[in-house]
Amino acid sequence: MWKEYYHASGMYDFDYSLRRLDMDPLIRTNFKERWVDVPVRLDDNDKVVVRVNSEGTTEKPVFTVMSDHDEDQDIIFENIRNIFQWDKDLNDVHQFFQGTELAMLFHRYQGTPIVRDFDLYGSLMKAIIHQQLNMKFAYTLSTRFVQKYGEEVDGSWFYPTPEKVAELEYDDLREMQFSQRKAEYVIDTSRKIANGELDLKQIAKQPNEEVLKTLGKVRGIGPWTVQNWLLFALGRDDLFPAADIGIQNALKKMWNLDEKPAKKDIEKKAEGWSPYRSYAALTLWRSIED
DNA sequence: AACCAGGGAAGAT
DNA sequence: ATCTTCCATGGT
Repeated sequence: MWKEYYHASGMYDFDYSLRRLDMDPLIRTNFKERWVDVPVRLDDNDKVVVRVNSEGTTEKPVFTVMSDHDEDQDIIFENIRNIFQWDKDLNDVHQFFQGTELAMLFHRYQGTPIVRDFDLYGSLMKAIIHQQLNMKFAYTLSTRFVQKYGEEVDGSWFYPTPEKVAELEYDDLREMQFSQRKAEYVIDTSRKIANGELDLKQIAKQPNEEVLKTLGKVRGIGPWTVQNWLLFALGRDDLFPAADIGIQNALKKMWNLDEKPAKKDIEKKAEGWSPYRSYAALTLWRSIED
């Protein structure tokens, strides 16, 4: 068992990230003791569960990372630091939005970090499964999917491998109330990843525009899904999912509109929030979460 | 019961 | 290229 500390240099709302992580029934959190268990898949395919804890929240919290997997401590810690983006200076982000029309929201919701999904492939599957569904049913589906085809280690769930999903039939997912389309999108995409036609690790090195092109060509993956993946799987700073219904509703509320704003107006406005559009999106989502 | 949900493909201009 | 319709399924 090892334990490593990390002192945040500025603000970081860990309690908020816990709440977000807790939305996913597959993720094990504890609010009283302020921790979350993170499933980490190592290169040798070892599956390790890492406990991430925080003392304090928002104002210079101190994080601890613990695991009883005694090898690979440095790799595991780097992984966790990357997932939680602890080295990102959120004070800079906060400063940037002062003087914009989001200043009030950024004041109310300080130190909102991007917390990356735990698995590149799982993140993509989750985005496809969640397309166009209300959150409750969306999580019902992704949870069924992982609990049937993934693997549980010490109470935490690992997404299945693309190789495993590639072997399924569409009817296997239809039984779990996937629509025919969704079953096709999930399995066909997994097959492309399993046979090497799509290399997510390679794609992860490309700039946003290129990722939009390469992933956007895949049937079942549109702009919303790629943007989601760029934001939540890769943790990129400057994505704004204008197609997202939550974003549209948040802007409708902020601007006191009767109808949801047009996508073009949204994109135009969001240009002014570059290079931190992802943080604008997160803070807007936060403004309609209760 | 009608409309919505943290979209996307296929068809029609 | 852009607009419209259909796809599916549960939630409110």
